[in-house]
Amino acid sequence: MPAKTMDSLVSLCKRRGFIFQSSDIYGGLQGLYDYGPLGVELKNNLKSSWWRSMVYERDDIEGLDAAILTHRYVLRHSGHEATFTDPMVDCKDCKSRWRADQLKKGRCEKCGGNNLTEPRPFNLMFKTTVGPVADDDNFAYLRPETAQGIFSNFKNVIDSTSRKLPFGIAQIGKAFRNEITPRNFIFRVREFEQMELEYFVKPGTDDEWHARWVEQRINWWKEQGLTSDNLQQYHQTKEELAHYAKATVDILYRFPHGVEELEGIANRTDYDLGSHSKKSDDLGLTAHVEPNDDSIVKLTIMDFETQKQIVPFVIEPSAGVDRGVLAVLTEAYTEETLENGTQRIVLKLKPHLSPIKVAVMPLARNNHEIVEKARQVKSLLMKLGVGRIYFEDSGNIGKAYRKNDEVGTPLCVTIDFDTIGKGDNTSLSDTVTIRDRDTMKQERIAIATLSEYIKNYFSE
RNA sequence: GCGGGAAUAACUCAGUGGUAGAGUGCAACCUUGCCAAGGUUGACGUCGCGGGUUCGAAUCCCGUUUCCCGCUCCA
Repeated sequence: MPAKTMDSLVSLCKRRGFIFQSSDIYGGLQGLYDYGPLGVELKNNLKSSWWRSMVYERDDIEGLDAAILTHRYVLRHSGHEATFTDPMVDCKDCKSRWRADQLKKGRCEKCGGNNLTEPRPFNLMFKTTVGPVADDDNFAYLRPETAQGIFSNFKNVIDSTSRKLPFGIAQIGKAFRNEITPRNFIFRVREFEQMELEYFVKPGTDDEWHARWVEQRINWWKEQGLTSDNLQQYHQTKEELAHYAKATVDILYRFPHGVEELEGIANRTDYDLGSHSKKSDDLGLTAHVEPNDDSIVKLTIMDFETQKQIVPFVIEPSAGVDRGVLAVLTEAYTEETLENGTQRIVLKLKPHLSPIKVAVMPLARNNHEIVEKARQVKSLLMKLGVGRIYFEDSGNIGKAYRKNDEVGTPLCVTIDFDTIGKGDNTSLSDTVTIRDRDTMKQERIAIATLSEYIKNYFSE
């Protein structure tokens, strides 16, 4: 049972150190959030799971990390300078604001009046000054999507890796959009992170690859713990398509605030590489692109069957990292009533996503021998490299379990009197209990086999 | 940006003009102790911020910031 309300998630995230309002001590800054000690672990885990599935577990994809600050020509020829500037008009009568292109007959949709201001551009791209002097000419944009860094490096990557079609370039990084209305916690924000793949294919095979990537991406989200009940596919209509796309399938998730987009998989055709190429008239493009007198290269690749340079089509699975974190948290958040009537909150995260992998806790924290043994076990597990191992000696054992349930720690290892040979059963010396987060069941195993147990558990 | 609601301790909230509260959490210690256990002690708030009214403002008024809900958007 996923989280019912956004408030319960926001509260947990703040309380346990996942996510904070940015610039909090000065009243906050709209649409910006910071990831705390546990949030950064969760987010990193999600990103590395994506990177592993894209770059490490395939033979046809290379990685990239391009700069955030972007030459204005890149975003001019990508079409963003034109399309990311929505003309807005204000109604002077009822003080509502509208997109100029969406108003019918030049009248206010709300009050019907025609006392409107002139359309004014509202730029969704952030600009900043490059170099010491600020004037109208020496600015750069903060990229509104990571994709353009891939297109502008297309030639560099094929020249340095000798790639042939089909192949992809994967990138994870920050992007910035000056959203009119940031809303719904980390769902729509002004600074966000994307995980984007640009997969280059031969024209004519694009529809097939598009369908294949939709399926693969849905499967990946399921591996992150999202259930099919909460996932949906949506095929965008012609009117909804972005300026670069021939077809787009959205993967939607049932967030606490509603069913909304988690990832978009677009067929961008030969639009982007064509747009960034000089003399694009010669390239036989299917997409309509504007002439480009600024670019110094043709972004083409050799087709060895025909021995011709061609512009490949691009399939783009583009996922929001922050939205992914929100979806995973929503799915994992569970409130349970236990047999004894008490309640607990459990984050049923997949183990590979959990911020803390194992909590090691002394049963009695005022017993030096037990505490010392627990520290040794903690050091032992730390060396496995499975992630964060937490030494948990706050409060009593019940509280420690509940606290770790709430942050999604899959395993708790407890050192007790039997471990140090001072319990009722001396044959249990050098054994510990391992407690499972979801079932709360415990198992007693020897410290000698503990490393192997933990390693196997997290390698699944 | 518009309309509606909200902001008090880390969290959830009470307090409607007269000396800032509760529960939970947190910290220290005790308890032969395994699922928010019991006990003792302790820390934490110029009541989002800035003005105004008043003898006196968490409380009333104005402005502002942020969050939530609708319009809008799309990673």
